[in-house]
Amino acid sequence: MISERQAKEREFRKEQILEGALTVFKSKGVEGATMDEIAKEAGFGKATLYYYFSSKEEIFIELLDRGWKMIWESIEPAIEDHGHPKESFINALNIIGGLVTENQVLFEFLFTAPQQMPGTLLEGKPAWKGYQTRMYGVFQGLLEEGMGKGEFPQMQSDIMMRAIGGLFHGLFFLGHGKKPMSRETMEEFITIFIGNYGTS
Amino acid sequence: MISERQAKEREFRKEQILEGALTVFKSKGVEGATMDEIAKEAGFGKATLYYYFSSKEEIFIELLDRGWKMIWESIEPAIEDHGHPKESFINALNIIGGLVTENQVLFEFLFTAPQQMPGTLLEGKPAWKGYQTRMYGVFQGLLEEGMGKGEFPQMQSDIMMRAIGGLFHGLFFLGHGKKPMSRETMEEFITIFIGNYGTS
DNA sequence: TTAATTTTCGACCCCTCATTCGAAACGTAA
DNA sequence: TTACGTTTCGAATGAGGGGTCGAAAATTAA
Repeated sequence: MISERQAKEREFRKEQILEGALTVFKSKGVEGATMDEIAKEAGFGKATLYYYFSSKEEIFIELLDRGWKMIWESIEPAIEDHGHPKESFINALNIIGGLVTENQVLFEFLFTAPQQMPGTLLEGKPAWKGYQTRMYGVFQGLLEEGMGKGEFPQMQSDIMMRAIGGLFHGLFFLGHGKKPMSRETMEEFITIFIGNYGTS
Repeated sequence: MISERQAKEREFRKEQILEGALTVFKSKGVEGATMDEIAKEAGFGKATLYYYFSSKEEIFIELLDRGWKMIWESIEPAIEDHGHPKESFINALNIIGGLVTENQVLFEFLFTAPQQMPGTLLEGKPAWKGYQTRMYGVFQGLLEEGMGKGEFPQMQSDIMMRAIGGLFHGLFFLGHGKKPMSRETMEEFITIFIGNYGTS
């Protein structure tokens, strides 16, 4: 029988471990991170990690699952269709920008780790992939809808997506990230780039 | 004594190996790539790789060195100071875009592999790092010079660099890269983004 | 053809991990 | 205090993979 409190403590310890893993992943890379190091960083013995997670891979996956779920749940309310796709689009970007600013390390991990991982990890169509797909779908939808209304420049929406995705990534993650990107600055850039279609 | 022809064959074999390594790096990631697999891909026995390279790391480094050297030598002639920084800037980007289009896999490796690598590999200040630094320096210089002349929007040049770097990266490497980016399209994007300062 | 040089590679060494085991420590409820 | 579930971890296991060795195969030189 597991009491309410016990369950919470368990959850808390899992978070400790995930946090430690993130730290080590960042400094040593996902492959380079060892369970020993993650354990030390989290303040547990190595074997204990296996009491909470079944494998190193599961830790990795869970980090992504929780992160992408957070992203999705944060933007979902902002993308209700109220007929102003450009506004929704920028709102959503702002929300993500806010999250990123609050937790650079986690989000850099969320946005870049998937690439480096061998295809093996995509076997079971993990939950995070679903959120990611949904998110990109929404953005592309808003883009297309907005183009239809003349709120965005007319171009292939997928190319536009790549451009905006890259721009966003560049602003937040390139360079040494000394200066965190402010919401204002980001908005300025996106606006410059998207232009003032349908607004001015 | 090594004859001229022998030297060329040796060089050719080194290239075969580097090519194989690149292929495996792409599909399995740098850490995930095994020497056995690289050897098989290149058509040699594993031990033979060690006849041409002293370690897996050396293969990695040499791939970067050669690649960045190529990039640098390609853009160098285009950035002679002839007083039109914006033009030089776009020319250089176009040149790199051309290279990337011709060899997606190699350039994606050149632009992304360095991040994933543990800091250990940066010990001896490898040659490629020098080229990379020089390149970014030139771009930032052109940007600053161009801002001085009002050819670019006025902003902190390092942030602008991040934005343009990200944009470039997004256009060429994000998504499934089904459709290669045409020079025209890239130029269009950069122009949209940079605006028509000083040109119109 | 024979000797010297250059290439090639199978088999082996060895060390670094991920993962497992079994036993201890802790908590809790009676 | 005892019994039972939960949590912890040191030590052992085993596989994988980077790197080495020594001998054979090619190639070149004489």
